[in-house]
Amino acid sequence: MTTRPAAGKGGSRTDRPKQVYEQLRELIVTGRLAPGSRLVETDIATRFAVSRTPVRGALQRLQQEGYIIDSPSMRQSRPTVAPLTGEDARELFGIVGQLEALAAHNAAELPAAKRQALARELTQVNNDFRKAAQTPRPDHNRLWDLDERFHERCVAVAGGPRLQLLHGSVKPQAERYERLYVSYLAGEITTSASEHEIIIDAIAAGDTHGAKAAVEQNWHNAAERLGRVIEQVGDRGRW
Amino acid sequence: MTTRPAAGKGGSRTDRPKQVYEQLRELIVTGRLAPGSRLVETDIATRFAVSRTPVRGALQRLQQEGYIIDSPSMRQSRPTVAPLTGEDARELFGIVGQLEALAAHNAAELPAAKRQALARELTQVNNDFRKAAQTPRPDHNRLWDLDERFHERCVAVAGGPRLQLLHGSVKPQAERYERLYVSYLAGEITTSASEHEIIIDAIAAGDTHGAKAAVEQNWHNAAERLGRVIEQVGDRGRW
DNA sequence: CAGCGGTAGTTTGTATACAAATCTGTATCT
DNA sequence: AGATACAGATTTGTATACAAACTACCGCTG
Repeated sequence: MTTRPAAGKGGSRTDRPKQVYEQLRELIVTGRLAPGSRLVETDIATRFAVSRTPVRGALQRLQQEGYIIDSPSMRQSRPTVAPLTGEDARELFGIVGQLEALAAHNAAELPAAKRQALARELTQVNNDFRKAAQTPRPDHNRLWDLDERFHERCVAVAGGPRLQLLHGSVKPQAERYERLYVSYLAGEITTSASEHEIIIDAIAAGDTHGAKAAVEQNWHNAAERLGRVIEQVGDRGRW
Repeated sequence: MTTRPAAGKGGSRTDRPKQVYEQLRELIVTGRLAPGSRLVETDIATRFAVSRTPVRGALQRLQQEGYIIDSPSMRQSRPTVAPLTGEDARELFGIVGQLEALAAHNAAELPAAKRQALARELTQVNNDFRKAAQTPRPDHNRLWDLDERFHERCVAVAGGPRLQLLHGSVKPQAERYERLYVSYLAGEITTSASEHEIIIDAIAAGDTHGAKAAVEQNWHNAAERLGRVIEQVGDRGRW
């Protein structure tokens, strides 16, 4: 059969590789596809009711973005879900920090009107963030979502096409670790919120170097806190 | 025919997508595939004597890395070679600068013995660089190669797997612009060499912040110089 | 019982056939 | 003459068939 198998609902007919990619990424990020798992093209193709061709595209993208790695085999690639380690977390957070620091730098260079608008927007998100953290039993998904939005706004407003593309590729990988972060470090969320305020002030004041440094510091601190937790809990998928 | 068409020489049988990728990238970087050109899967497949399958993999990678972009069409992707613009150059150099700055920061954190070894290595490369620049008619390829090696060493020594992967993806794109740089700005090469020395000294001294700042400055200056040249010469592939 | 070779099964790599979508050029109608 | 609709050609998206390579298991031999 060469007809479209997954044409059940409306939007299904376009960008099937993208859909497969997004669903697989979701499975990996949420941990339902455990670190170390093998990914077999035919299995995935069957599971999503498509052929191997779009699956191959999705896997290639996931691999290039670092979600899956090649298990050591002679020539053929044997893709497996990448492990979670403290060291990797520190490195990844450092990279994301550098990229977002560049965005913050640019944000502080914007004309004053736009800067102020961005600052107001960020303040509101951050206030919600702080409030959500102080409720008795915080909703982890909501916390993650608010933190995500805070960081994403700077890049969206002040980043060029390349920075947005790259950030869009790298940042989601941090989500695997950030989910641990909000779970185990709920108590330190208010620290993050305070660091965010420093960033906002620097952007509002047009202090490019201050904004850049504050973002770097924010990610550096997060990496340290998270690295310690992961090494306590033990790496996942490392054997 | 389902036999291997390109099995002429020894290493040809593995990683055909990689070979196609590398050859196409070479064509783009050297400008023999002009910005704005359309890339047609079947043409490329014929030209390299492979089927569309490995070609598709290569194109997907090139697209994700930013060498080719989708021309605005409704659903189907119409890949074209990405244009060269001054704005893009500035953004790209800023990103590469951030990544290499992170590597330099880490390099300055290394144990003293390794730091010194790296510094010595860099000094030698940089001296060759300076010397090559001062000859009456400098060899552009050699200049580019030496500059490349200087920057690459830091990342190789002090970067983790992720940073190396990302740098390996992003850096080669700058080559399209760097080739313009050494062509039009041969006179300012000695400035670059001096900036390199500042970086080396900071790494040797273990000055993490100094090393980071020096690398950022080096790329920022290069971006400015190059941006001006490109805007003089005119963007390529923008219409 | 340990080591070794071979064979069957699994999985990826490649090629190709077919379908859907877009683009181009022409002919016709107003 | 200009605009539009239709037909053919191009080109990408998808599915599938086949071949090579790696894995694992089993029986054999020393």
